[in-house]
Amino acid sequence: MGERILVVDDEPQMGRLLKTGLSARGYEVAVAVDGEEALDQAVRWKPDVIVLDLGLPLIDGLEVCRRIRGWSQVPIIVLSARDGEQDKVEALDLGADDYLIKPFGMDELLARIRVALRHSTRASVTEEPVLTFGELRIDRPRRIVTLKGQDIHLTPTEYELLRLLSSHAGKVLTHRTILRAIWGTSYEQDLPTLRVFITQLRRKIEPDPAQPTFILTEPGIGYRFQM
Amino acid sequence: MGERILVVDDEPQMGRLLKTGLSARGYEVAVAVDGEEALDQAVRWKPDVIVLDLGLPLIDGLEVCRRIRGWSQVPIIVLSARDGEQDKVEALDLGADDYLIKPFGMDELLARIRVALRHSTRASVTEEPVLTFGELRIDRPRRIVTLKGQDIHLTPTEYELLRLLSSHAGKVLTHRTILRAIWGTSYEQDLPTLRVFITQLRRKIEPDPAQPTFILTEPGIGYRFQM
DNA sequence: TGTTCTCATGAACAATTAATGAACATGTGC
DNA sequence: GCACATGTTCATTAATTGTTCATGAGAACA
Repeated sequence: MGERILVVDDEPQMGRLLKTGLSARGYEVAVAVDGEEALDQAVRWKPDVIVLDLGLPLIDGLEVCRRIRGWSQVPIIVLSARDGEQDKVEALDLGADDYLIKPFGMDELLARIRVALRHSTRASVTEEPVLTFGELRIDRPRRIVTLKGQDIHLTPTEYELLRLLSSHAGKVLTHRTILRAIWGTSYEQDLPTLRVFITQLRRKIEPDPAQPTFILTEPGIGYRFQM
Repeated sequence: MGERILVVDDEPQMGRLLKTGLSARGYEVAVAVDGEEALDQAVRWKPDVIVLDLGLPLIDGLEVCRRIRGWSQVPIIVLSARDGEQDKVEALDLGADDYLIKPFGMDELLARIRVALRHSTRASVTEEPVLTFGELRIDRPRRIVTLKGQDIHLTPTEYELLRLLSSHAGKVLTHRTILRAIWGTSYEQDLPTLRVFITQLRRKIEPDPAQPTFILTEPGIGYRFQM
């Protein structure tokens, strides 16, 4: 089935022209003639691309762009008669993905629509690097650690320490390496501090802190995170 | 620190110009003068965006574009002196993400680079237009917030802040991320301002602002909207 | 042009949270 | 049992965060 394209233009002639041209290429096309209708259609019809003329009555085209960006990442291709550099910069920074100056060629618009569609299919494949060790989950993009599904609150230092150890799971990290990585070179002798934080971390993430299963001690050397 | 931009241009003058302009904005810039070098740098240096001039010796610019697309999705912005529609269509269909005609304005190029970077860092956002969290309702297309059915008046900044946090519900957003998203890069150090707005928002949407249930503090990191 | 209003900003201070360092406890190998 | 390394607890200090309020910029209005 063809992808959905919402055309927003107040001039009926232009709307018809675009609708015809795009439909002929197999896209499903809807036309909105003002900002209110555009927002409404964007919510209800969920287009895959929006082609937005800036010269709108009622709500300004840029405002439409900003509002849609408040809740949706749908690609927006702006059409405008104004070719000033600042106009382009403003629209692009407000969330538009592309800016075409009228008059434009239909083939170019079609090519730019293909680029936009290519982007959205790509984005949906995004995966997140979440580390899982049994019941322990370290969601680095969200900076959230859970144990058995329960959120665990870690202080910044505790989190950094866990992140360092878990991202080198299986390897022994020496005291010195850890101290330098987290507190900097000037602290690299401060073993007592490291011990305090290891204790606190274990208390928070180990089922039985006295019998650690995640953070293992390598006597005389450092610590190792169990894979 | 700054994102990496690979500039591919055989004219030394143009290369220098771009390097200067982009470096001034805080980007890390490398320049390649032919196709071979461009491919090499793309593999080894892993740039975040490639700015590619089409008029290259040895390997044609379009060929560089095609080859990079064989293994990478890095955004490619093409620069060209040719403004024929078919030239644009060809480049865009070969994998280019944007096409600028020389001469172009530096501000426009910078804006289009920001668009490209936005695409690659695009975080997953709830695409549900209206968000509901218990008694709290956030109608993003209409920009209306209600608590227990009652309209809540939010200033523009307060609304943007609430929208940003709630659109990433469950995820921790760092102070820096929030400040950049709402006030722009130049404010990214201005924590006091952010605190004031967090306080005001809590006063308006939290049943008990001293015991927040929606906007949670992640000390040392940022804030998180409770899912 | 002045008046009123809203909102953003920055300073001052209070409240909260985290880091630090010392003291003491535990365990392990000899 | 004796060193030595490691673990734990806790009070103190430092840093971060929350709150209030005065100021001033800018918009809306007559």
